[in-house]
Amino acid sequence: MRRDVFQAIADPTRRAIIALIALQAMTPNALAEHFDTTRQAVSKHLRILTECELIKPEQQGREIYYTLEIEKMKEIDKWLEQFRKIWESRFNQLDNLLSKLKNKKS
Amino acid sequence: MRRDVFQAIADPTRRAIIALIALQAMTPNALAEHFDTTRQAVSKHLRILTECELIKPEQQGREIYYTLEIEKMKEIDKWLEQFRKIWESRFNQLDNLLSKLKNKKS
DNA sequence: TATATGCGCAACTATTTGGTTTCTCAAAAT
DNA sequence: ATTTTGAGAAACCAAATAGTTGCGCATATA
Repeated sequence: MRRDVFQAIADPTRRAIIALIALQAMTPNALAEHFDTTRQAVSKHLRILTECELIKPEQQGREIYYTLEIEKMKEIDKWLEQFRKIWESRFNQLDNLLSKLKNKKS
Repeated sequence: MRRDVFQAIADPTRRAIIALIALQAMTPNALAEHFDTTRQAVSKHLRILTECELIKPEQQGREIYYTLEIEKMKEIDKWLEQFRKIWESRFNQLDNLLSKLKNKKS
């Protein structure tokens, strides 16, 4: 069973869960209220997110609060790095072009 | 059929294809040589990537060169933005803490 | 003109996925 | 002590996915 960050964020519900938990730790029931599904479905998503260590369960009495492991999110950022280099260099090229046009005019 | 950028990058082969194409436009056959699958399998991935507009086909005789639509990659970056804010603020908190410790010493 | 090549498309298969329902267990509330 | 509540686990199902093989259609090459 593949289980990595990219696979985890592929599902829109899971992305929404991550966004909610980023603001504050939440229980499965509290999360489920935000979606049009059952708690069990949310629970399954939480299991997947936990397995790839994007979130962490914290037992508190009979409730379980899930918190975001923000460090793990950086893995996505790290992968994007190689492309960021490209779009930044393209921006610079455009920038250079604009300067040249400007110089021509003046 | 769900078809968005996040779903597209969920597959490791597709991520590899994107990385290869980012360096230079490539044909399906050229790409397939890099993987342990058939051209048809790669072709299917290319279709998915094309559908969500991450890549663009450019016919050249009987060959089709696929180029990366780098702009689309920014969508992922945009989504990460909300979390970047969080990890940057946490970094600042750590930064502040370190300054305080430093001040205490001196 | 005949053949080879590059490629997308369709049909089929096995596996994975997202969801549901049902069950059990432990912690709170009555 | 009994009932309610929060939550994970298991069994099941429909849909989606990743891959395969076989096909047809162009564009090159002989």
